[in-house]
Amino acid sequence: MVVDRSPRLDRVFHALAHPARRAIVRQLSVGERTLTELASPLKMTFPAASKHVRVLEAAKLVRRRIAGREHRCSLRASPLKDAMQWTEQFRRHWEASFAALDTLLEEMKAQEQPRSRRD
Amino acid sequence: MVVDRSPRLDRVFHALAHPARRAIVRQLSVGERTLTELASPLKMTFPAASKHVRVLEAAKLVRRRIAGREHRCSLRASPLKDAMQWTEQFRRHWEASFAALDTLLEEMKAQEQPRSRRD
DNA sequence: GGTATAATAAACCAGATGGTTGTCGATAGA
DNA sequence: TCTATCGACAACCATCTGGTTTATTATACC
Repeated sequence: MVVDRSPRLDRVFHALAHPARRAIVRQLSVGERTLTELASPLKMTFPAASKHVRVLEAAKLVRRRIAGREHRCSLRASPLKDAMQWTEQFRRHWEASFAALDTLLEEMKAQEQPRSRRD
Repeated sequence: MVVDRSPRLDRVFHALAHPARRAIVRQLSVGERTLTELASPLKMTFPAASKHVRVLEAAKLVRRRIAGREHRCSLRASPLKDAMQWTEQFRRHWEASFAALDTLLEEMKAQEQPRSRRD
């Protein structure tokens, strides 16, 4: 169990590793969007944006519903939950480091008082 | 502000998108490790593992302290916090979908009762 | 000094990624 | 029906990724 063989997480983290794809996710968090709507704010051609949506689909972050000639996309957030749960298992680490920083700041504060009297 | 220009998040999510690198993070969550210790459980050559550690360093997820001939690596969790906070902004979406599933299950349950009497 | 060990560096490779342009099919609307 | 629009698809390209092998540097130990 040393290595984390989890292609689901691979795909989700990879999907989130590109600013355009994160932008798409945020757009979809507001509500359903067609491909052209998703593509228009991105500084790239339509086919490029379309590829990004496919990457998000592969990560199961986006569902596509074809309605006539337009493809309506919506967010599927559960893979985000998986990603968050993975990172959350290290919560105590960043909390610990902030606690350490707090302690340091406390100590600096405590030393500042006597030093200002000494000086 | 349409596109998410955040190279920090790019690097963090990209760093987490590979099973070997997630395995390294988990190893470091237990405590400090040298490069050879990090590489040994991975099914790849040492230089390959070393490259993965560099990717993690670029994402500021790993700090390296050189001690004689060995490089001691430790976890810097704060970028994980950033990644988690980004995903967390969509929490209500997956909670909503689970709420919807709950509702669905409730409805199915409610319909099951009369149907089992009908059958 | 001589040898084993920790790690880097460089060269190389196959395949993935991220983008483009151009062509095509299907649907909506005049 | 004709035209505009939404989108897929394919080809192409440069660059990045993830891995290898080989050689090299620097430290530790006998």
